[in-house]
Amino acid sequence: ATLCSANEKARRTPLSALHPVGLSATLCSANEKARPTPLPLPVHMARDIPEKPSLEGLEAKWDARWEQDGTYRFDRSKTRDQIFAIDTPPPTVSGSLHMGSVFGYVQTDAHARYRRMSGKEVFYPMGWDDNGLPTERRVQNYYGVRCDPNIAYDPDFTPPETAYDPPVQVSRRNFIDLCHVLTAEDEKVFEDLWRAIGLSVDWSLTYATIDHHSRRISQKAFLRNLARGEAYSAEAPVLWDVDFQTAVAQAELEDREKAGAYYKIAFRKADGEPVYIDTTRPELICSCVALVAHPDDERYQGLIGEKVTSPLFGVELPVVAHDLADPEKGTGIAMICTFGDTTDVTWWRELDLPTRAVIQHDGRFHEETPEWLSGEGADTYSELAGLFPNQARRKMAEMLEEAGALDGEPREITHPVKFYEKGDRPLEIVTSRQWYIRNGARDDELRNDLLARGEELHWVPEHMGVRYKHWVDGLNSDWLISRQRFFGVPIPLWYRLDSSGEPDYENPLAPDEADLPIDPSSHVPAGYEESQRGKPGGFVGDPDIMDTWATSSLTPQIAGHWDDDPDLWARVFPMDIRPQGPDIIRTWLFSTTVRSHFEHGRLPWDTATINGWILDPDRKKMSKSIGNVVTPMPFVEEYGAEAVRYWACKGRPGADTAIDFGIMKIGRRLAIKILNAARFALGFTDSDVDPAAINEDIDKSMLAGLSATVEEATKAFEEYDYTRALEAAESSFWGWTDDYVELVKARAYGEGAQAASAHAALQLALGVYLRLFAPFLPYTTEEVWSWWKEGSIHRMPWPDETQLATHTGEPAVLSKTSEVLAAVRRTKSDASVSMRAEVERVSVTGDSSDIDLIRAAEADLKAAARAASIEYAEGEFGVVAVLTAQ
RNA sequence: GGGCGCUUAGCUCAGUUGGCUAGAGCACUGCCCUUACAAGGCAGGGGUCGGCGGUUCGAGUCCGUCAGCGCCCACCA
Repeated sequence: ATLCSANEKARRTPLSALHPVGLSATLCSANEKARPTPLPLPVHMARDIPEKPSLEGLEAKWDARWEQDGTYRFDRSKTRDQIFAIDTPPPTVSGSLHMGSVFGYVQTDAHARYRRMSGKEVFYPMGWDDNGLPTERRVQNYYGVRCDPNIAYDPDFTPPETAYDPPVQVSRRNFIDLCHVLTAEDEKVFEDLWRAIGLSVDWSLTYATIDHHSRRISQKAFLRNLARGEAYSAEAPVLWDVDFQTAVAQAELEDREKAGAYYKIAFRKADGEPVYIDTTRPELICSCVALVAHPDDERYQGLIGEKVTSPLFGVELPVVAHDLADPEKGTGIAMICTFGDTTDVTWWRELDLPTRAVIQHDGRFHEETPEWLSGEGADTYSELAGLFPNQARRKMAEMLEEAGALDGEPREITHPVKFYEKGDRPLEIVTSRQWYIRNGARDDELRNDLLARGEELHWVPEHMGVRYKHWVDGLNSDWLISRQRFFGVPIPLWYRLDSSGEPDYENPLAPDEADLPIDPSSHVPAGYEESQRGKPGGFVGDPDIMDTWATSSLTPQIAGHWDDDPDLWARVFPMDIRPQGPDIIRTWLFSTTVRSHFEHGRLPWDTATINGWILDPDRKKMSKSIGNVVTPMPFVEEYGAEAVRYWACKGRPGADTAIDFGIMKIGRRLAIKILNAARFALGFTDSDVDPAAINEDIDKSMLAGLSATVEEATKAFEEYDYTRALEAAESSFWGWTDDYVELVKARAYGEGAQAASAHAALQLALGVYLRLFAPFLPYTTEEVWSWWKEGSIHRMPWPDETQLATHTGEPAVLSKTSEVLAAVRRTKSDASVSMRAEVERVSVTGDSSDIDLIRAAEADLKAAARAASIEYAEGEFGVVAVLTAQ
């Protein structure tokens, strides 16, 4: 009754308790004591095979050994056609570890291991993405500091032990130092996990997106984009996060459903007649520049071209017509503000309307009264000055109510509001100067070229390509790459200041490529002195940094050393695969395609392998906001790396997969089974047996089946379907242990040519199975290999079914004999007797070909069934076993 | 509003050009300490393939339609 009860409990433990402590209740501890000591094999055990093989400690042992031996070290003497290059996703190191951090990476690793065994030299680097806002935010929270660019550098600064509230203000340079300290720690945590789960990356190739080399490539690529006209700066309305106080790009937006309300507000015609509009943002009436209706809307046709006056502010406004005005929405006529939403931007641009901005970069309403307001309007505005939009909205609603300009009660609604994906408050739209890289949003020819690149790319699974197409089709603005932040790759430009101190943005000063990377805030453009910084007639550095994707879109160039190692670059580019998650097709995959298209005129890789989502055990998507993120290390420690890898590889390409402890347990069981089966197969001789000794029909039959398995697994891997490759090996292997091994066991314990045939067949098959499993279970297979062979299994050739061909025979001998054995087992099971129970007689009826197959394995069958005799008769296939009376 | 994916046993999932009686593992039930493995083995029960309609000699598979779930995109008035 106590069997596995501890295990059962662990399985039912709620997620919230799944911490190292919660899991540490030893699995199956009750069983530990009751287990009898294993009997030693009766034959010579000259090989170093443990009596009780175990998975414990294999990860640490082999990770150290692989590192020492350079097992996965990239051999750059190989040529492009001999190399398989992987554009590994650099994880955001400031992000938390979760099961997704192992899922996709293990799947890619399994494929990498297959390619390495099948003869390719695998270029498999790891990178760390430590740029950008996530790191900044993490540093702020971790150390309790805020960056203030106006503070001087303090060389003796040490971060506070605990985070203070309010935060400590530090200089930009001190802040960046802290970023480096923290990312180094974060990288270590990720590396420990990757090593624990056995990723076969070459750690000597590791890069970080903030390191010297990456900054150099990032700036070089940008300057080349600039020189070719693919990058440009413009003063324009941008989506703006008021907390981070930076512009954000279209790709970083997400909609969130927020509660809001429609306010029905009266504007007045010259004759005093009201014109009602519906708005969710009444606080922006002061920035209204026009009302807009659809040109075909009969209700408002007479109003087009007329003037109306805004309530409380008394501003006279034109009524204009535009197709985007939706007669079905609200009252059918809307106010255009600068800017309440992206439609406003479109109207403003296309209808050439004035700009009346009231929201500042910090999200508050300007303190000063705008120039277009006067008299009562100015008084009204003074009530809003300095407020945040949500505060201003409440104030405005009160004032409208009092003024009788509000028609009825506000109608509460829920509507989608645009947020920066990492932000906490709705985005505002402000006008500012930013850098962009063209992406086809405003250029049909480029858009079509990029769509064609998407068609060219081999997508796994295929339907993921649709997401790329939709994204490119739906682009409505160029790629905004500048960010008003501190930690990242600086935009490598300066601007001349004219005699009045105004920057000349149209003709930026660029550094020489040879001087990269540079920081324009501390380096000086050619022909200038530091003393001229900020002075009229002098220069000023661009204060911004680049978006994290502006650098990570260059991972092939960074990892392949595009700029400083043309020999390596020629060997690895274009790369073979880009493995990544589906959520970053619109960002990482697309931006990498754009950069490669511009710089190299081609795709950066042949194939994109897109993994699925990780769902929690209740099949909900894991996210930090729900609080169901599961960290992987406890699973690795408790179930073992092989178990976690097995689970990850059971998730099919692109398929969403739930965390499933049951599947991890099966993986662990498989690994243990392999150890034990290997112990049996290798236990008969202390030297290899020549495969030429294989002459028994059933041995040859087994090898024929194995050959088919190899073929199937290979085909699956070639189609990037690691799951099918695993399942092929797995189902074949269980059949092998359950039937073939049982059938030949007695013969194997004997002597002479017949025993030698079994020994040779067992060894040959084991060698094949180990290699079929090596991509999935690298530790177990390496362990067994080390009992037996020299060198790492992970550098051994992938099994080739044609090499088995000389030893194969009729596959049906084994399958038919197994059917008979199963029938005998059923008889024993029905009789509730041991499988060792003696059988007086087995009667087999079948057609002559069936009988011939079984006769070919009769001796093994009799031994395995413990049958005294086997009789045959012609007829429909059937088996009757008569148990010996006790 | 548009798009993509999913729906097969209690659970997690296979089922590749339509073809014998729909499979696996887990879970469940029974039996078995068997000289690789009791952290194991052997055997068994369990499904009208989300609903409806159509094509076909034949549909889990193809077509249409509806429903539910998940994800992505969309101009927030």
